[in-house]
Amino acid sequence: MSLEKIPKPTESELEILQVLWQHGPSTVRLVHEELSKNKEVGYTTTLKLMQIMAEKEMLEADKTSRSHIYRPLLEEERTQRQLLDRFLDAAFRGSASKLVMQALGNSNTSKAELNEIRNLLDKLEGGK
Amino acid sequence: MSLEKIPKPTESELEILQVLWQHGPSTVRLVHEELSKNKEVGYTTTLKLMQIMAEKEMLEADKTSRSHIYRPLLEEERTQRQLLDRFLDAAFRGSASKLVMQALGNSNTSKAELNEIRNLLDKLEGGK
DNA sequence: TTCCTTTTACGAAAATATTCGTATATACTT
DNA sequence: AAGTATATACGAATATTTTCGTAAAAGGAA
Repeated sequence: MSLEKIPKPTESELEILQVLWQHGPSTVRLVHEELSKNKEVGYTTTLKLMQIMAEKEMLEADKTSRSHIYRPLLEEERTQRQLLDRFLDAAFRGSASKLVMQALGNSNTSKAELNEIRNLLDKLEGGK
Repeated sequence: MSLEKIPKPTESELEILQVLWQHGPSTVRLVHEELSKNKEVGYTTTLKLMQIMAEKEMLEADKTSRSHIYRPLLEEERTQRQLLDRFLDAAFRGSASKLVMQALGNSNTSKAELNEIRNLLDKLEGGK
């Protein structure tokens, strides 16, 4: 059984992780500019958040150059799975099918994606 | 376009909503006992939370008898959909298919449920 | 009635999360 | 070098969420 603590990024922290997952290791400046596309936020606010995340060991800073470069220490898929597990319990009382139905019903999922999902269904049912 | 504000229940508030959705209109006592199955919490804490939720118009209290009876003013499915939309953006950058794949991959979904999902897929692809 | 239990009312402490001002350091430009 | 721009460090204010102590009210039991 795993002894490591499961990290629980806050909403703001998750926004930062998303930028880093999408762009790879980045400066505060870049992260801040990405966040600014979606909302008003001060530069030092972003900086502070990222420093806190580094303390919590969600990020690691490379301080060799003046502009520190941060990279995520949490893996995207693993973290998403953990968040999903919690969300599933909290919002859908654990019913994955209800969640899936809602997710598919409400979003514009492409034909290719729908096929991917169908393949997964085949695999799941086949492997019984 | 809708002018009503989209309510954002906190984690604790959502726990209470789940009890009420599952059990129907209930006293603080009942809600508190349900919550206590999962975690340590004081009775007045639950009471206070429910009173706050009533102020926010997430719940309504029937005060005719001494033990007030609270009922949810938020609909379960509607609320779940709103939470899901937010979660999808925050955790999966909007990719419904990634979320669905994770959800199906990790949970024990029954054959019946898988079939339900497959039917939905058929409908979605058919209706193009 | 008196005592005991349960409930709500109220206020505020405690914990957590978010924001940013100010100071200082570092590098670049002229 | 002097001036300007950009970076980090630090501390603290603000906002939000969660928690619960204490008191008063209501009801039931003896």
